[in-house]
Amino acid sequence: MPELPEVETVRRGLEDHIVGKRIIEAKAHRQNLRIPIPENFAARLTGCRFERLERRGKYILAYLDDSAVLIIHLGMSGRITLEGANQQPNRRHDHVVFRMEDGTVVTYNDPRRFGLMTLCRDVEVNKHRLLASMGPDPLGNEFNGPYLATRLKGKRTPIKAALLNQQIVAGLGNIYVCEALFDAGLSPKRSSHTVQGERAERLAATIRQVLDRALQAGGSSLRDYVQASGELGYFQHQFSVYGREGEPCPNCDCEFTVKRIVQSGRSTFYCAKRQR
DNA sequence: CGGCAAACCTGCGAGC
DNA sequence: TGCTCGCAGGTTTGCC
Repeated sequence: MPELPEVETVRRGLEDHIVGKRIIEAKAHRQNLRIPIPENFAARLTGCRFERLERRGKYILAYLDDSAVLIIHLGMSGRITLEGANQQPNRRHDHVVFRMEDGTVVTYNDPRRFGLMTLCRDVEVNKHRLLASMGPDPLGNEFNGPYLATRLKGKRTPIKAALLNQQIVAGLGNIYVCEALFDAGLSPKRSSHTVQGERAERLAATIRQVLDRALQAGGSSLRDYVQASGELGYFQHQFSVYGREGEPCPNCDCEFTVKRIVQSGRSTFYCAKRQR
């Protein structure tokens, strides 16, 4: 799925096409996503106008004009596309469809169903169980070297796992953690508590930088991800290590190649020479 | 609490 | 061609 750059790209694409518009028909073809779609979901949404779209970590929050918020997560394989977009041929996994007053059709498709859509009152968004304990956004002001150092202090878990923890920083996933650790020259196996001071400063700055670059490229398109418009992101061409097992390290002019290891069940790609 | 494996679910590519 | 296996961008749960 979509990590922060992909989710933000989708958010922006949707924003341009649905904010200020009313849903004239909502359909939920399936109830069992990661969490069940609420009772009367379609009825509650029909007639609502989208006021604004925000993002928290990997969640999209769509504020409606009846004081409700539509909370969306794309899981691993979720997409939201607009009618006319270059859609996947398989409509089998179109779980939720909105028809807007101007004819725009918004489709949520998710083969693996690790994603979700749910509703909550706008005044309760910050207390919602999915969002309450989320850490700061890596692109916001709260996230910086001192913050990161504080959160990593005393932690024995590998730095890779800490950065995947959405309670520490919200929005990173497997790809961008691998890329950021490469750029920062830090081993994914390094114990979190050793990332302090200048190292934490450098890592925070590097995370921000890699996400900014990915955002500029419209995110990364591997198997599933497309922008709302159906266009592909192209940051995948700029990966230094992710998915590049066995290839030469782009920064070591020696025989070192990118290694793949498994950490807590997930692939980690890194260069053992550059990253210490 | 910390750390890890497994579970959730479907699709796709590699290898036989 | 067709089967099986492994792997996939996330998150939660349950076990030691």
